[in-house]
Amino acid sequence: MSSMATMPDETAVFGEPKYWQLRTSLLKAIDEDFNSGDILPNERDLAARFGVARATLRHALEQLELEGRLVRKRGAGTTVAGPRVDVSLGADGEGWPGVDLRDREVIDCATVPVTDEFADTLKGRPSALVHRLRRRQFSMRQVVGLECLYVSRAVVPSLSTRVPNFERASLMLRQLRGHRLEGRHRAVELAVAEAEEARYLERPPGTAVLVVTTTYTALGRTAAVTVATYRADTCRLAFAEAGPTALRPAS
Amino acid sequence: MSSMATMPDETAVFGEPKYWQLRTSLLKAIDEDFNSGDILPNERDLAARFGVARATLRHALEQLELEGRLVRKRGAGTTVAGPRVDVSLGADGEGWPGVDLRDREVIDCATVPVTDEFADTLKGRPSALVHRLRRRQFSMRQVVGLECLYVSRAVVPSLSTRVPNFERASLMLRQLRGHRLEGRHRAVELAVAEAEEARYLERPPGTAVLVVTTTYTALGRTAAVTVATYRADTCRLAFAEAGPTALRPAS
DNA sequence: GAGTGGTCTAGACCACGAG
DNA sequence: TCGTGGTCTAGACCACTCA
Repeated sequence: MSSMATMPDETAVFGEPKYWQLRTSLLKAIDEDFNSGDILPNERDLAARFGVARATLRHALEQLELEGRLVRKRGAGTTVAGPRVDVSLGADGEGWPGVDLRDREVIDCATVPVTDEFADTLKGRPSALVHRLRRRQFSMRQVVGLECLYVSRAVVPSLSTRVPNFERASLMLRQLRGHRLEGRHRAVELAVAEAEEARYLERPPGTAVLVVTTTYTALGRTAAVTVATYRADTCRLAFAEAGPTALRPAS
Repeated sequence: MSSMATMPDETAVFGEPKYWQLRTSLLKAIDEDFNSGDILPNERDLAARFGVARATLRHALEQLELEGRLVRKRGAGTTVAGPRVDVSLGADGEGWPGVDLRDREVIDCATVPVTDEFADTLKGRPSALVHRLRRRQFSMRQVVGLECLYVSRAVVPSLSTRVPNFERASLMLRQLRGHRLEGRHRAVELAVAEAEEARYLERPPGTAVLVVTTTYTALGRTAAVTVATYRADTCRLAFAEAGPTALRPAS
């Protein structure tokens, strides 16, 4: 738990930057001498031990944090991260979203003006209204993602008001499921969390996140869009695919 | 193209770090005053213009590069990135990989010892052999990803030798397609490119990449695994899903 | 060779968490 | 209150690209 080599690693490649060699050394140490949850020595000590400036050591730590191997907390310390959490996508009824309410916490559910980015896909004019349901997603009692579902008023005309958020959300989802789903499209890309998003994910702004954008087609139009944001350092997105019958046999 | 605000942004939130406010200012400038391919002023000028140390400015630029909004090249300069490239996954025959040979360049195809990470999934003992096909993937004449396909010898006993790489690969894929595909599983996660990987992607080590791991089941066992690595800054992974008939209608 | 981004240093101060 | 990681500075030198 505490050895942590200090001498220049024999695997060190000259010509590679110091912070990268350092990352390699640390990675090896993490794998061999540490377990999930173990606390690393503080940055000043580590830097001294490796004979580099603190900034250089930090550069190495930043890489390892991006890779999800370390968790750093201001005021607390740096710990070794556990294995990635599998987040299952596509298993929720193989269709409309939100059928599975386990591990999901409703943040709010309201009718709001469309944001520019969805004005086109939801075929709404700017200033048009859509329903928005925001939920936080958990896995193993840990926050892993933030899910934002936009629903066109063409498929769900109005929301019941005067009821709690959770109930309003349930009613909306029920109406959604009443329609026949005609198509679905998914895209995954990397982004960074802005301030508000970051707060919900309990991370600082600028944290790398995986954004899954799903568009749902019904009644011959784009009926709904969900934008789900997952912590890139702790999550693996698992796409449970259809069984054998849905797969085309060898042609 | 050249105005680029210098005064403290009125949207600046005190309490937010300088580099983050800077990122916001730069992002606004990129969106409003620049086009794809435009060259930004150099780092020293920019830092002076905003009245911050170069390191602080660089911190902001690093964020924007991670987001895929900027492209920085040593010795050359910093340019505004174009829109993300859509990489289509799941459209290749809805089954076995590599049916679509467009925009793919064979790097090599050989029988090699299994690496530890796949010894278990491919059910091979350490020191067992598997076939490995490595290909580079292009889109719009740009390198977007590196694809590594491992095939168990249980489904493809042996590779024809004494033929060029490309032909050997074709023959292997043909044999693969001869089997009935019984299942497929996909996972997406964030990683960073190591040295060799980075070279293939024409990026420096430490670059953020999206890794798509797909396992194929045939003959009641894991028959093949592909590990595809895509540049996280320039790619959006698009999952073309099955048409209406495969989607379960409203329950 | 001039100019660019990349690396590294040695310091300082700040914001937060835990005891 | 003290120790942690987070931010910021002002310099230096290096590696690369391009004219």
